[in-house]
Amino acid sequence: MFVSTYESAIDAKGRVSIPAPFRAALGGGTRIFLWPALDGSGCLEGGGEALMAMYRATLTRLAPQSEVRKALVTRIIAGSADLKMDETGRIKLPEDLCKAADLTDRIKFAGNIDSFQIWNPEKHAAFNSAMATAAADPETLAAFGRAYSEVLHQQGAGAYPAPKLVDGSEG
Amino acid sequence: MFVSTYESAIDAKGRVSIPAPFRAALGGGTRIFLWPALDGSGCLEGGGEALMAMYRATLTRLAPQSEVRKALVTRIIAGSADLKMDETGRIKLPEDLCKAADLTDRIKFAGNIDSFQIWNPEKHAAFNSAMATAAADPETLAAFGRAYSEVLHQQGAGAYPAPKLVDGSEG
DNA sequence: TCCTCACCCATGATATTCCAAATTTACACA
DNA sequence: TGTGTAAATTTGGAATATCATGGGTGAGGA
Repeated sequence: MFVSTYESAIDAKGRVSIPAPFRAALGGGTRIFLWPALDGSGCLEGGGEALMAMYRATLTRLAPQSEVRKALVTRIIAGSADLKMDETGRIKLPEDLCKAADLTDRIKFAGNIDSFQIWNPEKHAAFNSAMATAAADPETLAAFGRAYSEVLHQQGAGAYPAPKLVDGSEG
Repeated sequence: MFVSTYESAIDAKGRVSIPAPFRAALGGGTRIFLWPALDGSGCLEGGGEALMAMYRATLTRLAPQSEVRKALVTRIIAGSADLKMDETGRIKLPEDLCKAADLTDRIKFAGNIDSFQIWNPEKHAAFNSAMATAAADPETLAAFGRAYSEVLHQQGAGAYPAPKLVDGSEG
């Protein structure tokens, strides 16, 4: 799982070190896919072979020749760069993707569960504070609470040990 | 899998280099099939022997003499060029296909999972931005999210390890 | 005879690999 | 808690390999 946020620098050759924890999340694979985020947020999204295998399975499930599938295949499959890390864990960011996400010298890697994002630091800061506001919204918190309860319920009653309401011993 | 997009030039002899990653996706085969895309989008569609084998199996499943089968066989089987790469990974694009897809000097190879597309660069840019708009539509993103969840679910509960929120043994 | 095609080699540009230094982080010990 | 040592990671740069592309040659067909 891709967790946390890291900053990294683009060198003169356009190379970037993938943060070590993200390399671990890639499970030892050296192939990395990168594409502009679908929602137009201005960042890049990326992942390894496992993610792309999931996306392939997802896309081939959609009706062939449907507009939805064509759009997604074009953006995710045709629109992604197929990169390979070197032994020191670096990739070369393609020019067009740098331009698309406004990446110049420093970038932010942000974990996104199964994938990660690459941000221009200023854009990331703006995005971050917008998300902080959104997350504090009671509606958002309530939605999270409902989903969490569903997962708990789905996992069965054993997820939490039965509380001992009166218990003499504490240790 | 055919991923990403590459640009290539048609030389004076009508030859085109297949991008190296696509050659890898062809699995070492040197035979390439090309035909005008069925959906009338104006590009060519292509693949190797593996794809054609799949198409053969698919087409022979359809009822013989059915209009559907005749139409598809005519377009995909009869309508495709059967080309062979040279040792440097080039093919010669047939004149009629070039005319059909409006290919002149430069072309775009776009990955399409099991097949690839060949585009006139300007047409590709137009198609691409149309698809970007379509993909950013919340409806499309939602459809993708649903399909992704289904794939996750289909892979069983093991796709994510069940979290043990409270666990007696700790170390 | 001319043209096309398949096959060959050459070359510049690009990407990849390799090596090494600098920096950071982790760990052990005082 | 602070410090020294070791390991890992991030950088920078050079050597090497790969790739896209251009052109040449001869066989075979029109």
